[in-house]
Amino acid sequence: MQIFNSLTRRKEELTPLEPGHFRIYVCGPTVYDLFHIGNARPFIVFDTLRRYLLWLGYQVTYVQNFTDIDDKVITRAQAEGVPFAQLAERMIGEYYRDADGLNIMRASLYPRATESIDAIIQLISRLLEKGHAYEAEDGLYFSIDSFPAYGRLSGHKLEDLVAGASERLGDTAGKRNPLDFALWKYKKEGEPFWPSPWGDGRPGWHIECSAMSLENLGETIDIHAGGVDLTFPHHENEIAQSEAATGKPFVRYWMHNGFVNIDFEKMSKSKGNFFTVRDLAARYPYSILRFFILQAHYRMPVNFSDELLDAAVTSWKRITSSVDHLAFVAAASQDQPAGTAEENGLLEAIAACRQAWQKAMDDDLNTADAIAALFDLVRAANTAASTGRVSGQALLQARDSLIELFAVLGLDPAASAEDGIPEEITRLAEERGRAKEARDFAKADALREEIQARGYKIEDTPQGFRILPS
RNA sequence: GGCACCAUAGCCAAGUGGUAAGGCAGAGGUCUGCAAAACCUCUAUUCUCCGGUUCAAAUCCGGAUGGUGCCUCCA
Repeated sequence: MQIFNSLTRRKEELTPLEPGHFRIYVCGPTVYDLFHIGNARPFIVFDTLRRYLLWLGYQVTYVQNFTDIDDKVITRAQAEGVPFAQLAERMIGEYYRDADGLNIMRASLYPRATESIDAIIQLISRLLEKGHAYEAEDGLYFSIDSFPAYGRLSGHKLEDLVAGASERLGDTAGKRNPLDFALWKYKKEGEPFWPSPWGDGRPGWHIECSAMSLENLGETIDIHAGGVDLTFPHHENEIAQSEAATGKPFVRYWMHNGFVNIDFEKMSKSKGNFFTVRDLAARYPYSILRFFILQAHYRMPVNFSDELLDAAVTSWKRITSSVDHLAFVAAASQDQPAGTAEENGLLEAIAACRQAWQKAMDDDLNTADAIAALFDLVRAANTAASTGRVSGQALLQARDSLIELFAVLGLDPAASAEDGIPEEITRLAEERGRAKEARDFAKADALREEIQARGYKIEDTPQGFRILPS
């Protein structure tokens, strides 16, 4: 499988350091609020990567942190008048609710910053010993001048960054370089703090992720992923801290997803142009949100609007109704002979789909192309089903492939299967069927309307009528 | 100002050297008592523009234009 590595800006063959086992770290949410669809993109995309690697037969250790102590958490907790830990705990619960809805697999481990203080302190100590960190007025800082490779990931030249930073930030008391970033912030009045060898305080944002990755996955991991906006400074800083401390490569493949835009502008909390997944889920099924995200390649920016989501609904329905219909026709086609030309055509289409699907997934997780391959199979299967010359077994084979391959994308096209049709509706439908047999179309249509009024619809097929939720 | 990324049909979106996938929307047709669903056909001689390389360019190179992002918390 090829993956675009942000570090080298090239597609590279993806191989694990330890044969058969990938170690992945994904930057998780800062738990001060519900997450929005833009935040959801990396969760969905890298969950899909994980599912694909599992499907390929790899073992995957997948770590996603919760940043549960941070300026935003503190500010929000103060505004709500609750302890920060209480807010964080609540938001972690809310995270799980939406993430589960989006069918994002639970991580192998969810380390929290506040539970990783020891590891953070140890890491800072190592940096101090090696001369990469120093004390300033308000805390401990990382000295970027002590790490010559600084800027490599983001492609920034140090002097450009420094020039920009000096203008904006001016000189911070005791900082050696305006770009030096905080490792440990000394406590301020009214803020939570933890004891450390250097005084009470709390960790900086960047050191958290380094410490949690090193502690839980080891000094060199395979994949570290997140949104493109984390490239600088967050990931750049993580590399500097981690590699300065260990002397080893921190991450082998860096992956960054593109933004979700509104009117071609980045969706973000600070711009206020965001939709939380929670709000969207009230209007669209979670599966539609996931399907929508996966219809675009993960590195491309994607625009977001109700119109596009509506189109995704229609699009997805084409898949689910096909999967649904195939089961129905297959049940009615048990005694069809196998080996017809139509059947062989379908079997070939299944093989072609699986091949095209995997080729797309192998090419830097091209889910858009992978979905296109699945649509091709939908058409072939629908056509095959309508000929009446294909065995139920072959139809189910097509259906199983659709279900299997969509499952790797975290989607279940069989989820909307017809179950729980009320007896009353079935009775009405049967009555309509008899009226239709008797060519009493007025009565048949009246009954169909009544069924529709109750939220179901009737489809007549060569194999008989079907009742579906409308 | 510095550094990146993007530009493909009415809309969304794949495609990185061999003659434009897929979805939505639209038109016509088949099937149906009528519907619905499904299927078939049609809908970009062309990929923002201008040069260049090549037998061959949406794809590579140079330039222009437009848009976005990062450089400050941000997925």
